[in-house]
Amino acid sequence: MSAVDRKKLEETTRYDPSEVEGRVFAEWMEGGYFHPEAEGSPEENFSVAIPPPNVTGVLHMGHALNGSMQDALVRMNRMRGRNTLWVLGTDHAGIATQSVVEKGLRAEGKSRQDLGREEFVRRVWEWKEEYGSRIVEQYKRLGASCDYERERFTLDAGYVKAVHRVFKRLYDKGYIYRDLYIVNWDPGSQSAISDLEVENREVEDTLYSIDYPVEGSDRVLTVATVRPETMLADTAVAVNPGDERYGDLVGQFCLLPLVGRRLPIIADEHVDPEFGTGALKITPGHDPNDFEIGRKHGLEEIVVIGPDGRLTEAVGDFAGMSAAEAQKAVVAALREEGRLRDEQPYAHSVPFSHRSGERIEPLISLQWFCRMDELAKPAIEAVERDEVRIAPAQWKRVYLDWMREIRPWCISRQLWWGHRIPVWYCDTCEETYVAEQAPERCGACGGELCQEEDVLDTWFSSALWPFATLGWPEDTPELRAFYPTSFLTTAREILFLWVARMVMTGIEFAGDVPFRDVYVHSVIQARDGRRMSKSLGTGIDPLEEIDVHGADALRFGLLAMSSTQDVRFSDAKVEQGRDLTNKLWNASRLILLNAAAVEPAPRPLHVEDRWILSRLEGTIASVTEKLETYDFAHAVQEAYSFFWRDLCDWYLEIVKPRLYDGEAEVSATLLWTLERLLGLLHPVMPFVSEEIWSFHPARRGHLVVHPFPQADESFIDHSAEADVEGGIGLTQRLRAWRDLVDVPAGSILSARIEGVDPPGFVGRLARFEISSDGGDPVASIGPVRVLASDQLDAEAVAERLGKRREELRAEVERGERKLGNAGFVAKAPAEVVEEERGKLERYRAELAELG
RNA sequence: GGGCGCGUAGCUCAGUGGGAGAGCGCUCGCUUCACACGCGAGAGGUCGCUGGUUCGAAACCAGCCGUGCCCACCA
Repeated sequence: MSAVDRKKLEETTRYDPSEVEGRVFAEWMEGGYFHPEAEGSPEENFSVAIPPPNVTGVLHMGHALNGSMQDALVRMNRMRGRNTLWVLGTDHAGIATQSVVEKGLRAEGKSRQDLGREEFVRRVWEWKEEYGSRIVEQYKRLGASCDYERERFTLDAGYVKAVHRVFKRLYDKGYIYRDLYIVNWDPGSQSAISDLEVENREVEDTLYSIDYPVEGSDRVLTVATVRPETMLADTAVAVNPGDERYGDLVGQFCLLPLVGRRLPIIADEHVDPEFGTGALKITPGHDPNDFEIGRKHGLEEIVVIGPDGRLTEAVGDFAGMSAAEAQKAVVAALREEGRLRDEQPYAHSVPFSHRSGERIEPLISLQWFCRMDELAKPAIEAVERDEVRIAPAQWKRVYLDWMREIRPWCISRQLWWGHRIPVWYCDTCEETYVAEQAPERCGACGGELCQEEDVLDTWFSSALWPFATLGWPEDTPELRAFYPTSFLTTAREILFLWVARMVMTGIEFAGDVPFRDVYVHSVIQARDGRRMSKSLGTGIDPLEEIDVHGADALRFGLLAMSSTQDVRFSDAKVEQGRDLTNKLWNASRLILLNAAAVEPAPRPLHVEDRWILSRLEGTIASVTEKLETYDFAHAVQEAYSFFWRDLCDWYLEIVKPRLYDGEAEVSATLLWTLERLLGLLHPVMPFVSEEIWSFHPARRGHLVVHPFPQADESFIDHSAEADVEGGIGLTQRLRAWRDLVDVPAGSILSARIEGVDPPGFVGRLARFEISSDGGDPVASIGPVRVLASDQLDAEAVAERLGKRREELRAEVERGERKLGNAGFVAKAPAEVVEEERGKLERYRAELAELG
């Protein structure tokens, strides 16, 4: 070790991540370790496509958790020598990005319409160039070992090509079509959105009952609605076909109040006779159910609410009002006409836009759709046959249930930012062109062509992520080397939105599933159990955690928190990680500063050496297995406990005298153990492990590409483990005894051993001078006979002895009761009964010894 | 309405058939030459409730209570 390094180690008694992390990351980047050549086959390589964060995004706790998991597995596989690629990139995020830029424009007093489409899109690109790499930089802070040289964007040139190819092929197959259909209209973003972008919220509304007079009779049909303003677009009233109250009315007509339109009275199974009066007003233009019923019965589709959420010219007096204003006006008018029979408070769930938060306005409009049933079939089979494995297991069923019920996907959005749909219409004739490249002129009439105004749903392009990022549709070396990717970790909220669609497009276009394994991780909630969200102000900023405690601490904490069930964010776990980095640093200082100049090697001289080597290999095997099965929480807990308890609390304390003596064997063993431990921890705590490694005498290159330790079972030594664990247990009993009889902490007591010799460290660690002196012992703890001394208070010792007797009597009684149970002895497994007998014997022996 | 979870120490969570665990917090004692982000020793739990299965249940089954999430077109 250089003098400079030694000085640094000697002086730095506290690990400071802020001093280390930036420097170490720069070394990794400089080494090019994250940038693999496109060689080898997907089977032998290891690759992961990051769930692309929104280009407008800032790193949140979900990214941090997901990133920590992916990086752990990516780093482990890279260390194993596999050609490893972690693809990084961002999503253009249509609505989110457009909104950000529009907000900026509004501050200048402008709208996107003022700029025009071309200029507006140019402005968004400008914004992207300036701010779009923010989240990428934040992934670096986390330590994510992505290939930053292959960064992709869902709107970059190659990606556009992939999107156009997919659109064209789906269109040619007849899956993509244009239709006048009822959609979820989001007045906030002024666009249609898909079913998956709608969230239902519980809302307090008023349920109005309105009388519709039956034509040519004095009967009325009373219908109930929470949206009276939509009555203006009613085109029928429906009753259940089995409803005897109305059987005679089916085929007759009602008169729509306020408007006077004749509404056919129809029969439809959908109507629940139990609800209200059993009569349902039908508004195909503004209600998805009514729309279906309307199409079934060939009803007229009237639209009275426009895309701006205001009543249209079609409704005279109410035109121009917002839906809410129209509701008041319609109710007032109905009341005046005496048609309003009842109003009741009514709680029900109502669709809201997940994007803008505004209440969805269902309305009929001309949109592009994609039929999903044919695409879903192979994607269902792939999961059924475990060609894509979904874990934990319950999500497999959730995926399959949803896929089997899949409905057409509305893929067009009335936005400017996104993949503009590659469809051209002829100005002069009726011709429509779908193409990957813009056609020059109309082939039929030679007329000018204009492109479809709408853009594609952002998820349409995200669905191609695993192969489009590797260069598809070109046959690239990257695609050949890294597709399919190895696994995907994701939050369950995008299982349908993203994961399922990637499986479908992967099979259809890239000829194979996009990944072999999907791990659905838990959600980290806010400290109070609410959702972490920006709007609620409940978010916890991972970057702040990194600033304060370091990236390793956050990574450790998040992995330790993670679980199959949702958990609350735990500051304590991050602090535990922080303490761990510091402890690692200090234990390493102890080892490195005192090591004799030797090569790391297992050189067991004593039972404790065999014990620590056995524990080390056992830990490596177990932690590795847990990482491979996505059991991150137990993996990190186990590594933690091996290091803290076994290595620091016991082994280092046991061997300190040998280490200070300059014993070569113990130095070799410690350097060996440290090397393997750093390798094991590196996937979870890359910075601190790399930094410590830089001081290790065996270092030849960076830890990031150092071989990952592979468990060597030949070191497993059950007898050494049993002996040392026995010694540890005895040491703890002796210490506890000392504490209970109130001897000063630093004092050395005298004792002699009777019976089986415990491991040699017991006396020193428990502060007992072991001799062969005779004399009457004042107390017996296992084989240790404590000898009388001035420092011992006879009364306290006697009291302690009495307590121990009580404990033992209770134990003996418990054992006797259990073994006296004929059923237990007869039916329990033999080894369980044997164990019980052994324990009872030991307790009886100790009790007899105490008298 | 359907589906999936969860209820274990003061807090956050492990534990899925053989004597209740971790981290934090708390109490007591330690300026022990790696670390006070430390060391040693403790206290603290009718494992939501009721019934059942079993020699044995925190764990398996049923019901109930509480709580969270996802899906769903009852106005």
